[in-house]
Amino acid sequence: MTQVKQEATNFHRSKTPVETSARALQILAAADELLAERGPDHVSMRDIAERAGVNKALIFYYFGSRTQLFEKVLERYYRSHAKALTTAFSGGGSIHDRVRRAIDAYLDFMDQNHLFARLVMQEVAHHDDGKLPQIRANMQQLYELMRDEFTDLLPKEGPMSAKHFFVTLSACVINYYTYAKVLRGVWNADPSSPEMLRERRAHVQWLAETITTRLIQDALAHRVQA
Amino acid sequence: MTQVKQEATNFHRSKTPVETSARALQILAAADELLAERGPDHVSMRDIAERAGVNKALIFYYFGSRTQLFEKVLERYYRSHAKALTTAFSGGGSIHDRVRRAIDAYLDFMDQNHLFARLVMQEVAHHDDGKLPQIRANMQQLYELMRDEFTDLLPKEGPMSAKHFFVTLSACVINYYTYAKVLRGVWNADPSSPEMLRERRAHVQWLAETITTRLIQDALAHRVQA
DNA sequence: GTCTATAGCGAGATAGAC
DNA sequence: GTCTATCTCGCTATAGAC
Repeated sequence: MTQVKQEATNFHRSKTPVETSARALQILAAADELLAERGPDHVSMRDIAERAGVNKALIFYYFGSRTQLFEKVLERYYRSHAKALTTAFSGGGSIHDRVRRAIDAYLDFMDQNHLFARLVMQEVAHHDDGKLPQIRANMQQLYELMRDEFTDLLPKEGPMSAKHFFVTLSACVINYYTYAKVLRGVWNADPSSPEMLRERRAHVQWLAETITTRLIQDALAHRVQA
Repeated sequence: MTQVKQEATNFHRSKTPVETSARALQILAAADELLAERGPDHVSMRDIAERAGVNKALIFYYFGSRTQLFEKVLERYYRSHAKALTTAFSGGGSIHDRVRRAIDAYLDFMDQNHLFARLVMQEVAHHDDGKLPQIRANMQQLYELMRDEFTDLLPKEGPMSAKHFFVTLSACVINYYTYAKVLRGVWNADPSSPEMLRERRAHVQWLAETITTRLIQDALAHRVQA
């Protein structure tokens, strides 16, 4: 948005110490919390320093710049997100079982990382175009996992292709979390409460099962025709 | 059509002049474009002034502050959004017809207001808590429209309640547009192209029809049991 | 109504003592 | 490694000429 000074050379990278020092981790944790609470554009380095209980200058010492710090935070999330999902998608069983397991894992991850949904949404929503590759890589991986899961059930192109089911299902999962704060006032219930989270899970599972069933029916009907 | 409601009671001590001057409209248009392109936190008053071809100070003359200007822009969107949807939801026909019509209208609106999805997502994602009431009012209206549409088909509570279908369907519509820029690199197709937009529409309509059909089946089965 | 000029603040980032 | 002090910049907002 404003000053894009340094970073022309990777001069800083060599200077940056190991990111696993105690102080560096405090900073990361504070940045993590604040980013998720307020979004990248409403968090200053001063805020982070205060919450981490360290000096502002130390952030620059460890991470070089605001941008690089925020990238590190996202990176951590993306790594654990990817890990949670690859394990969920592995393993056999019927298509129903595999889908159910994958969705459970996706929802588990969201429940355990309440902040992730909003964080990613914010990134996607503004896409500085600088962060875009990182976001894209993460989404691509998830897309390919899902596509391969449904590979024998779906056409490669058209309205029934994996492309669309990917958007549809991920939207149903992620938007519940991003909308939560708004919905709290609209419904007469708290969307983040354990009961409502269970309810939402039941809904999404019902949806996935309904879709899968219908797809199987259609596939059979088509095979009979041919 | 765009008949402005008489601000009968100007008890708001707004020294702001009428917002319908030519210059004021130029400013609104520029703000609109830039907000959607970059998001509220990456747009300065200088940017807006330049694009509108007016002086920066004039913005403050007409709108008082940055915040108030941005509120005006959102307000316009919310009004036209609400209008588009209320007309779409009115009218009779079978449940299938009514749902199909509502979704078409929702997608039409998104196609004609490419920027809206990102704008709202950004607002939802950070929720300054100041803008929250405005966002909430808009969402509430849409929710109630959909709830009333399905009122005889859905239970009032639980995983099959209108609450969840509202999140599910609105997510499927809106997320396609918010994700578009990211997906452009993941797929081998442009999500914003007319062909892909048509494809997406077909997908969402298929989904809605599949859901509705299943709900009707379940309702019948339940009635038989009882 | 529309402009120029500028006040005043808070941000990211750096220098250098310890 | 960690701090204090400070520099520079862009931003919102206002004062005041025309």
